[in-house]
Amino acid sequence: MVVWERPEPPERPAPAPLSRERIVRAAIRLADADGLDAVSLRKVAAELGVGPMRLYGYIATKEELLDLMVDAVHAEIRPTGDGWREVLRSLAEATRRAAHRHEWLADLIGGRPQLGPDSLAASEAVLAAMGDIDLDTVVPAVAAVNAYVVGAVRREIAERRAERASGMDQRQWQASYGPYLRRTLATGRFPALARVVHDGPHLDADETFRAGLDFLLDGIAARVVG
Amino acid sequence: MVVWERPEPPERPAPAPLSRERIVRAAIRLADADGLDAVSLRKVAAELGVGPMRLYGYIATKEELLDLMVDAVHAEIRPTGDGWREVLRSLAEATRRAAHRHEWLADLIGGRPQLGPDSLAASEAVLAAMGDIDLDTVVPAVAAVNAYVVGAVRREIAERRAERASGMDQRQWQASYGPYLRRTLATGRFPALARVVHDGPHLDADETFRAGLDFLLDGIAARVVG
DNA sequence: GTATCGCTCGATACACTGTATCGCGACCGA
DNA sequence: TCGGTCGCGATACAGTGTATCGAGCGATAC
Repeated sequence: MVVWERPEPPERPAPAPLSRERIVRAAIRLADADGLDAVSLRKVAAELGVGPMRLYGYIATKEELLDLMVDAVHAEIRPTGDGWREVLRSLAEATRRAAHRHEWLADLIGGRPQLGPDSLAASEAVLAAMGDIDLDTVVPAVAAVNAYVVGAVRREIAERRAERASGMDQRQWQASYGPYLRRTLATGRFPALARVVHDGPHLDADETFRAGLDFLLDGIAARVVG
Repeated sequence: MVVWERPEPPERPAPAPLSRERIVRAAIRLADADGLDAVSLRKVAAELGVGPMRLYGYIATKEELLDLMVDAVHAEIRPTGDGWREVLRSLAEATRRAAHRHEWLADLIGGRPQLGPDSLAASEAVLAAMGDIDLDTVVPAVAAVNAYVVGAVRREIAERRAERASGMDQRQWQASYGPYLRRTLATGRFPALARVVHDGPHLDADETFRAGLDFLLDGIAARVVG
């Protein structure tokens, strides 16, 4: 069969240039838009105009992709300010803001050791800015702030999602914790809880976060003095 | 065809009696043994000698099953002791112990609002034991302790898993993370971090948890007094 | 005593997941 | 120009959550 009647080989699209960075950015785009469940290797690959198996040249496992995503977000987290207290506070708030930009971060953060370069760089920046406080205080202080932030952010995002799902605005949600909770509290089985919901303070997310953070920083301050 | 040569109807096993509690216990058994990934509706159903779709009479969604699992564990979490400080400390440590018994809890805790009866009962017990401190302090204090515990427990379990992976498969650990960290710190790009790793305190998990918790409780104490 | 209704259960099906395998085509060194 | 190597992606597989639906039972109505 001569060339002219032989079909051309199937149009082979120039292989899209790929890199871990490109892959991670695509994954983050998907997660930002539709949540972590929307991140599948097939969808990430499709986003890049590429077959799914192609990704395995850059990552060994989907878990590794998630690690890379978390590390990439840590590039956005840098402490600012002078003095250990401002440094720790800015660390906490930068992390929280990152979780607001990338809600899926709440699902992953704290869930595995963070040893990527951007995470290490964030830790480095914090430690370097902590001044001359002795390490015996610095290490547990930074660890405690990080732990607090992880838990606070997870709860905040979880509540935000629940609110969004229920279609209630924040005040309704906080006032009643939903009709279910109202009915449950009305049973009288949880009197102390009912009193808190009824008479307690109605803090918004910012206030709650800062109140807890201030407790922690105050407690650290008591050890730092010297 | 007469009776004797007509086959009996197929042996129909008596349907296993089911309940949410039984389902949740089976799921927890699986998760305790093999981690959260081992909890699939098919496996839970098999554990109970039942078809997978049977479970949908008791739960609407797998997420609901996970919610039930978390709530069930909260039945093990009750504060003890006298005075707000002991109450909060025992709450934190009871939660941590629960996560030690059920490592998968670290994957779920804080990830969604906990409004089940056992979770509410735990909150009720805490609030009821907090004494006469004004609600403006109690509410953020309890919230802060819970946030800290969530983050601290997640990190601790994450580290424990990494350690165990290194213990069970030492070659893999030696081939990857250990030397990776050493090499990375040796680059000199993270001097403050390297100094901490080299000269810093080496706290074990108990000490780290308690150090952070003490910071937080100290900070709360400052507001409680006045 | 018999016909019928409704409901419960599980088999089947579907779309989708992460990943192993493998053959084809393109490039590179000789 | 050939042969080997290698990277790519099509295909495959086991497993997932869940929708659908038919069969069989028990209870109900005559």
